Amino acid sequence: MSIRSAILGYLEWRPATGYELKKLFAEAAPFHWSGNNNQVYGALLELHRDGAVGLEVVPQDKRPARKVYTITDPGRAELSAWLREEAGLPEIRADFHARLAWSAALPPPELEALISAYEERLAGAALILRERERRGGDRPARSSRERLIWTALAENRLAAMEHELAWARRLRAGLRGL
Amino acid sequence: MSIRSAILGYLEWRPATGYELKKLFAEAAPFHWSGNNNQVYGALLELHRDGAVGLEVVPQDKRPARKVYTITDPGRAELSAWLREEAGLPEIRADFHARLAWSAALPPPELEALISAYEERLAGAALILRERERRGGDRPARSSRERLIWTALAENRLAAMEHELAWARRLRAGLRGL
DNA sequence: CAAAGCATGTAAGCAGTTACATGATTGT
DNA sequence: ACAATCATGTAACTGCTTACATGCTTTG
Repeated sequence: MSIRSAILGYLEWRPATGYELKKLFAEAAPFHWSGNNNQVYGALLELHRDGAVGLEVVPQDKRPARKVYTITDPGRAELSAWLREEAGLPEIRADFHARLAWSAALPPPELEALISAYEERLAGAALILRERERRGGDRPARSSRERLIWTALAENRLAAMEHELAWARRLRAGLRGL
Repeated sequence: MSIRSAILGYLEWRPATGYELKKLFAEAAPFHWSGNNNQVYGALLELHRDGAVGLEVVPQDKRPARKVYTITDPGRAELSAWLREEAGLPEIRADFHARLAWSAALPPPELEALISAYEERLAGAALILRERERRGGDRPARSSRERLIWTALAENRLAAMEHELAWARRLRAGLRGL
């Protein structure tokens, strides 16, 4: 579970509950995880069992108690080791590409419509990202380096989408030109 | 199993054995699957059970018999439905980004070294892709449309890598400039 | 003589997803 | 009145991965 390490990173920034973590993973630029409950709550249990995080239970009335997790020294050591791991190449899973590969036999107008629809979804997603970025959001900024990194990560994601969009448009134009 | 549909796409191009399919998935641009045995052979069994592919066993001496799979009409129908499915957005899983997000506290030279190493791996992978593309390889080209699509897909993958590389370089320069 | 390629398959497991389950509070 | 937010968790499942198992042939 590699979300495990990312959780440690967050907790090194500040203590948090499972709920907060899952929002981070679902929303923040650099994380590809959906932030589903099973993974986050499961990983926290495991981290706690392993002594990588501490736990304070804060009772609330009319709501489940908040379980606030904090990183421990062993947790920091694990995080530090993870940060230095060799980086793998980015993996891009674009279902649409797999489909395109076998789509040449579709009627031309239909293929064009499929690509157009893809462009629209990309444009929509880019808009949402840009808006989210504009509003800033709650992200770590403990130093100018950290600010720079998070800004770069957000830009990266947006640029990737825009490149994909431009590519799809060129492809559609190219197909029409045949 | 969505590799299932991609297999149908290949078989609609030409009959093939599991071994050939697994090579395609491991090597060809538009497919993100590793082409591991379990998935390919498993999917073929399933497709055969479902009547989406036919099977001809060609005995060989001194080697296991080749099991040559062919697409059937129900298989073609399934493929056609898949091609028209709504395209999801590309998912990018870049472990390195997740690590970067929490790396601001690393000693600057170490962070720089990590980014450099990432750049080198990207450059290496791009070189391999470019070389593979130059040599052409065995890909479908039943029409100018199909040729165009496969070329575009290969370009897309290469461009994505080069954008990532350029981004990493800019980031490293930016960090140094602080 | 070793490595890569051809050719099939199985076993075990990890990571991640959606959906289920509960229930009060706040905002539209 | 309905949806979203806060807050915990569980169940069932899919997709994908590495490693194991076998064994001959071709290439370097």
